[in-house]
Amino acid sequence: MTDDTLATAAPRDFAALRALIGERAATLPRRLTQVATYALQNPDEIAFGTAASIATHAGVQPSTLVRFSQALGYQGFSDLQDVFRARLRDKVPSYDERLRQLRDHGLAASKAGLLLDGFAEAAERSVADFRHKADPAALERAVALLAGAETIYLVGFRRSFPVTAYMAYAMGKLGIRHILVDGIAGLGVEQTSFITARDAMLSVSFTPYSNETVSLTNAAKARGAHIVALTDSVFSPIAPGADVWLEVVEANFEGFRSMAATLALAMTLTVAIAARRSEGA
Amino acid sequence: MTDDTLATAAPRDFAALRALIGERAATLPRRLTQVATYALQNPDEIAFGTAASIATHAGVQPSTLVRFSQALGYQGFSDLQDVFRARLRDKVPSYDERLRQLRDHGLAASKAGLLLDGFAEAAERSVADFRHKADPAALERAVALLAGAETIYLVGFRRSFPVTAYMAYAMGKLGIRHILVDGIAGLGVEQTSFITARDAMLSVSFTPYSNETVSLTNAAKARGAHIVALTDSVFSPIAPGADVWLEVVEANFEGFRSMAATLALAMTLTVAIAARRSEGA
DNA sequence: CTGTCGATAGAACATTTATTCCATTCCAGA
DNA sequence: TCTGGAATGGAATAAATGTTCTATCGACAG
Repeated sequence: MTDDTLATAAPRDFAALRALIGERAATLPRRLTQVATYALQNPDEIAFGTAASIATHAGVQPSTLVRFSQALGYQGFSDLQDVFRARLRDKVPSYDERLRQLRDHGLAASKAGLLLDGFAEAAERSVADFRHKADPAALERAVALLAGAETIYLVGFRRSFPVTAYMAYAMGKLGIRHILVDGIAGLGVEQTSFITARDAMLSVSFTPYSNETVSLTNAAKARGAHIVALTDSVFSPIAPGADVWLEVVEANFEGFRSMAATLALAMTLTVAIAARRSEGA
Repeated sequence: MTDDTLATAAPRDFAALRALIGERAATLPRRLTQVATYALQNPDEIAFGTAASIATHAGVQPSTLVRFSQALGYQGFSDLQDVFRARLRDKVPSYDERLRQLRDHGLAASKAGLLLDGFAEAAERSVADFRHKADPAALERAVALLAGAETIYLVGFRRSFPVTAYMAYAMGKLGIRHILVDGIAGLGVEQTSFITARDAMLSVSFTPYSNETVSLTNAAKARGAHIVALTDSVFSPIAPGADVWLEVVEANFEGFRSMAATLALAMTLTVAIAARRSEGA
């Protein structure tokens, strides 16, 4: 309370830290200014390096880094480093962290608003990440394969069902023949039993992988149908057997994964199939 | 030279490592498979954590991490960790650099890539907009109302069905009593016929508003149930009669509206209801 | 010129770290 | 059921890390 450095809470997010360094840099001692400059110019080095290695590169002593961190209100160098690391993480700050951050800044906000903010951020990150991690070649192959199918079987249960449900709706509007395998009344097997080699199946599955999706996919493959898998890791049981597999990794907030990237991909596939077919015709 | 693990040079880039883990995972011992799965699902943890902390989270011994690394041809855990870190170094969070990387990756080269880019941008815009325009007070009221309900009826057809389907899934996991009105076999009316004044209905509807949603909502209101409407404009026929109504305007691309913001809101509502109920208990 | 106070360097320290090693467990094949 | 070899858990270890402490340096006022 009586100490300036303690009264000013150290920022926990990178943007605020950068602003703080910027405004304090001028008033800091020589060596600390040197550290400040280096930190802003090589944030990755701060995130990954050790105090010793960073000190060497910045031309100062390790102890200077500690003093720099403390001058900004952090407990030590490691504490400051956490902020630089958080910047590179996929992880969306948890509800608790947001709450704490809000208290520090003295902003009053509703609890639901905090949750919304978290989910919104998870969605934005998911989409942004997917945007440049996506493999255009695989996407193109998936579209070609599905566009060539007579009937497209859409399979996805639990968390994945909204995705296939949406595609079924959109395909209906676009005149793409499809069957939404909804497993209603336990009839998943019956719904797919007439699939042929001229058809294709789009299987959507994320951890924990639903057994039913796996078995339906394998059965379809055994009947000669082509398989496009939409999943979240190489370990997905539907990935290895698929003709094409597309990876989507969603960010999560409070343990709930976003669906934004998956749905953007679903829309892309659907519209791309329609576009390709109309070209051919 | 004579040793298999040494003959196979360990990959130095993340993509190759991921592929290697994927193909080797099946033949690896149990604990090593466990590490493999964890590593691919939590790459950030591997990048930043210490052997001890990662081991704890993955449920194995630190030594297992070293063994895992060596099994893949690395010298030790630190060696493997470098690859995970390199992945984050390449990743650029700044928006300008993201934009540049997009061009470099040539995602826009393929047709499907072009579509994906459009849908991704629509999703990002929707979420960002909604984040700023959302009304926390209305959100809070909606949560209070739904949390107080005995059973929550989820109504949404056509484009809105994926939203209610997702909420039904999430509510199931969170132990929130609900009924997903799916209108299957035309039984929408029957599904909602037992709704009482102690229950609430969440109606999701966007232009063009489905008649069925409107009539089900009105019927529920007539029976004394509380209504929360999730819709896209004041002109929505379900908005005026609702106790609370939440507005979500999605951006669209090629005439297809994003669902990212709506889903983020759906997740928020669901989790907020669960949170509020656990507080009360 | 001198005394004072903050800044700095660098050594010393206590942790924490990744790794190694060995005893135990598990499992397949005889 | 027994046996051999791999897989595993967990303690031991040596290296490294971040932090603290103290002597020294440098600037500046008196």
